[in-house]
Amino acid sequence: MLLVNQIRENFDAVLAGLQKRNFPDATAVLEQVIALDDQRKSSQTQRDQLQAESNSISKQIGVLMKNGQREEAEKVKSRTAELKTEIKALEDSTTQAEEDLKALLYTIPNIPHLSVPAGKSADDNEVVLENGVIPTLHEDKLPHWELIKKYDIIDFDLGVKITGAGFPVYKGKGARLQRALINFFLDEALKEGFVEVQPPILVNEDSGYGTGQLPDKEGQMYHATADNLYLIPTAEVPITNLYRDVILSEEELPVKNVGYTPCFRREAGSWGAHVRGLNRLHQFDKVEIVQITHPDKSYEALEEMSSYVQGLLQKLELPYRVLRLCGGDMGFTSALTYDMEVYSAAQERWLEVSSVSNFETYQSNRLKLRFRGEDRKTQLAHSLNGSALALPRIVAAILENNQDADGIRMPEVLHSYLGFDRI
RNA sequence: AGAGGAGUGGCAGAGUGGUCGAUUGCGGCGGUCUUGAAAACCGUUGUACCGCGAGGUACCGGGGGUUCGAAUCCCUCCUCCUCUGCCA
Repeated sequence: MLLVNQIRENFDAVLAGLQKRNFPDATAVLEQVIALDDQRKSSQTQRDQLQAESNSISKQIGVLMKNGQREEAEKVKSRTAELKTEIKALEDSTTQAEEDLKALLYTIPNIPHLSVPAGKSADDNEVVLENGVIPTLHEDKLPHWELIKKYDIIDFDLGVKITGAGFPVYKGKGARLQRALINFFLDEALKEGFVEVQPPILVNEDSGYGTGQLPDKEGQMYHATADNLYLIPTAEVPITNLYRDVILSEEELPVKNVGYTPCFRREAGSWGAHVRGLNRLHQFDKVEIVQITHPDKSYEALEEMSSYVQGLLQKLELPYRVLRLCGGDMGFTSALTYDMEVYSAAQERWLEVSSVSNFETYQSNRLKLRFRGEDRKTQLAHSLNGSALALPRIVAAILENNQDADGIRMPEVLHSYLGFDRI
């Protein structure tokens, strides 16, 4: 969430940022934040004063009791009753103001970076670059949902039987392709200096709030109600939360982690014509990279992560483009997001396979993720993450783009991981 | 899952109702000494909120309660350890 001081000190800039996101009633909301914060401060200050008085009376009583002056002590005591009720009332209003403030801040998205283009929807995203050659396929080209049947490598009907729609079963070379991609992605990240972690894939409520999935995206996560745990929609949640309530030393920055996890998304209401096959699933595999950096270095890190992901796509020989998301299409918690899309040559459309974002202090403020600077003072770190990469659409593009009359060619880099070179 | 025990500052470990944000040791930082280092000695060393500042307030696993006053007593939840049971 945003910092109140950030809003106070840069009111106009924050306002402009929210407007770029088409955030409604921005002025009124920001003014209310300040009003609630003022309210919080004033009732807390009053409370603290009364508490100080009460504390000093208690000390007096302590001294009197020690000296055996019981009657004196009783006299002093009589003053405390009203203090007590006043303190309680002020405490309640402080808590109330705090909660209201927090609830309101949770509804305010991050402020976009200056380079983020204005815009309302995906149509307004800026294409930063395109790379690679879009293959020309033969007449009988098939979309991946046909190819997987033809070669019997992914079975949606079996998934329906044992779980439901959107939970495919990978079989034979299909399963091995999954495993190869995961290993390839992890190994590449290790070479890049990322430290591998294997986090839990169920997380508690605090973690959900920490990275911003809660409260605004509650419906997107599967919820194990008996234990009040959530199935992760992305490894970002457990990995970034590793650093919740942590004060790092400046030398530890940047923190670079990579993790493979399955991801679970309910995707309620989003099924339609464009989501056939592997395009959108309830369960999928993803390798995620996370960085925690010094505030001065986060945009450098973002560019580095963007080129790293592009490198993966180049190695997989996939044509791709990079988009700078516009204010209207960017995720709630992000300040700047690059989306990487690969071209799926049978569907003849671009598929998003990675999203690389800088959250600046938006997450670290919720997470209380700080570092100690040279002046020994703590300050919020910046957090970033990106998919490197999400598997299903990569698989879809590999299958479609490399098909020929006799089968499907596998990208060179995967051969040693796969143990075969064609499907 | 059942029985018992325990959760205190970076770590170790005191403190069982009163001036305790908390003895002490280790570690960290600064200094004296030294050609340099070690040792020794001296000092310093949590986080957050409010305040220009002086200073005030909160925090001893989380939450609630008793009391003028809680690290200390009570309730509850969580976590860890030991024993028993079950199990990949």
